[in-house]
Amino acid sequence: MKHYLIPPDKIPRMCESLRERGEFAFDIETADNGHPNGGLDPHRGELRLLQFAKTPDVAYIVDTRTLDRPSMAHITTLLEDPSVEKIIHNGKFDCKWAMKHLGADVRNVFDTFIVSRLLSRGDKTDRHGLGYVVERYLGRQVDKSEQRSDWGASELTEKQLEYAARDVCVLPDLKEEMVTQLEHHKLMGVAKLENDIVPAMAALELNGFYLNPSRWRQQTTAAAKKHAKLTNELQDMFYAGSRQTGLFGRVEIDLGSWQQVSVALKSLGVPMDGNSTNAEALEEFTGKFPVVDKLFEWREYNTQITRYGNNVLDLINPVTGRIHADFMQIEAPSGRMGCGKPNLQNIPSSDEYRTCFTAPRGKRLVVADYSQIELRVLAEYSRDKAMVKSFCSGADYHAATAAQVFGVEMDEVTPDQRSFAKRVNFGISYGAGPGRVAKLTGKTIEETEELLAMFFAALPDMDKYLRKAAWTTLRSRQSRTMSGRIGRWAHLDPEEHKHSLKNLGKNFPIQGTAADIFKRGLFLIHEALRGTSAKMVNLVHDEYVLECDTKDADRVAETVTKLAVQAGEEYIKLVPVVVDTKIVKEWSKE
DNA sequence: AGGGCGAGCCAC
DNA sequence: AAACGTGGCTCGCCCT
Repeated sequence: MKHYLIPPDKIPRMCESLRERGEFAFDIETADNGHPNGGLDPHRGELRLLQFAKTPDVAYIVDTRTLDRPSMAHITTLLEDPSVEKIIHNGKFDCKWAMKHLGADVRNVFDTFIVSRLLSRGDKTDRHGLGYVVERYLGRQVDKSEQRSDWGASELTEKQLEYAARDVCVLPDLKEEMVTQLEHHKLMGVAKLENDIVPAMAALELNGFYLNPSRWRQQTTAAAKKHAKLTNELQDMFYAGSRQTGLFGRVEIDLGSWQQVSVALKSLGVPMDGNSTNAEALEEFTGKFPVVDKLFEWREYNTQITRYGNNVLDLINPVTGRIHADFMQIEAPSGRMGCGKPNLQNIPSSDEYRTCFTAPRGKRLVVADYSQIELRVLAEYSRDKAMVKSFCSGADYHAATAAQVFGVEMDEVTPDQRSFAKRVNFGISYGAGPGRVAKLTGKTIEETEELLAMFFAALPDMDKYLRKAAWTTLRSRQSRTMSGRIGRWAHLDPEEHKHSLKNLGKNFPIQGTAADIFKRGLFLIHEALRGTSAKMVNLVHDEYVLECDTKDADRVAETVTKLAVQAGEEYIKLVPVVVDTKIVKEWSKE
């Protein structure tokens, strides 16, 4: 394998050559620029090397320190050219740096990291680092020892250049083998869906979400005060109730320890079944035992300060002043995304927290979310006439369902009937049974069984579809979404895990197809808004959050709504796809 | 000391 | 007998 360091005057020729086969492999090396972990943060680190490979035997290497403006523009144009495919391993990383340091919003990516996750079809034991993937698909070993070497050195060593070349040269072969396997498993369609959004995921992370730190701090301080007061009061209650007076004065229990809390509650006479102290187990004692009410209150504030306190503030990037969370494009086997550091997908929905995330001065947030997307997917799969009718009527779906179930007119539906329908509608695609629904609705099991029978009788095709989905998955231990994404549970014994498999069979296609739609929408939106003031700043399963100049907000909202609906309509034909969009200064639920 | 695990709880 | 799907984070507890 040869490698050439390309000087600026040879870059046009290099770019020309890289276009010849319609695809090339791309990789980068970064330096920390004197910041701890700066080599992972495009806002602080230095983009040092660009590596290109058209074939497995030759790598072109560009040292960005030698780049001038015209040669950089050549590379940017090439990276943005949709007619040339870039094979990258974990393209989210490279695209972020290309965007920040070269101004390139990369197009047409084949991401061997993402494709590896797809080919694993939900097997969480598979690892997807380049070394593992090359070993798994090509049976070759890769030496990663230079990965953490000093890429900020003024003179890079021959060893470093060789490493950089090897990393990029393995990718064309890897892609070829992966395409064979994608075709074999009929995963080419979903591979395109996923590869398309890699640059959008990069942009999302690079942009970050603005969090108002003083407002957040204020919120945390208020919670800490209440927490301290409640801690005292709770300790008093537990102490007063304990028979042991204690030779050494008051013995405090650790309120965060469920074992200790369990013992303490029992000593106060709370007739608990087992040792569980979770909300569900203690719910029946609220209003009867003041200590239980107090405990719930304490936990609320405890969660607020431990989970959402300073930990989130510590994650504000010192350069941008924003939160650049870590989004994982394929985290759940269903295709749903994951997010961490911090998890922007489970910020409490109450206004106290959400409204701390704001649009900076002169900007607005455009928040668009799919309405009832999973139920619409279920309607599409099942072709259930009653479901389709309810959705097509455009009326309140839960009320419309209740009307069908209870055989009354829409305006005769009681709040109780609507509430029951709503609970069942939410639980249905998860496979919730009578026991769970009874708990949710506060009715008896017998009553719930009767109502559920009415529910399924009113929606017979939905019932039929869910049963079929459950049984086929139990038999095959595999399921697909509409895009063709595969989930498989070969490790689950069908006898032992019968119930889980059946519920997975019901839920996987629904949750997964909703994720397919969401990802397709993300791609369309990213493409349509490239070069505008609009930037994606958060994604929460069925909600897009964008930030844009105030003057552009109306147009951005219109575009996002149109394209999100369009994405939904590529999959859902029988019922309308509805996206609710609002323009706000602060993030909020309503 | 640090890893693994489960409880508990936040989101959709 | 009953059985609610997908995640992440922080804590206490238990182990090595």
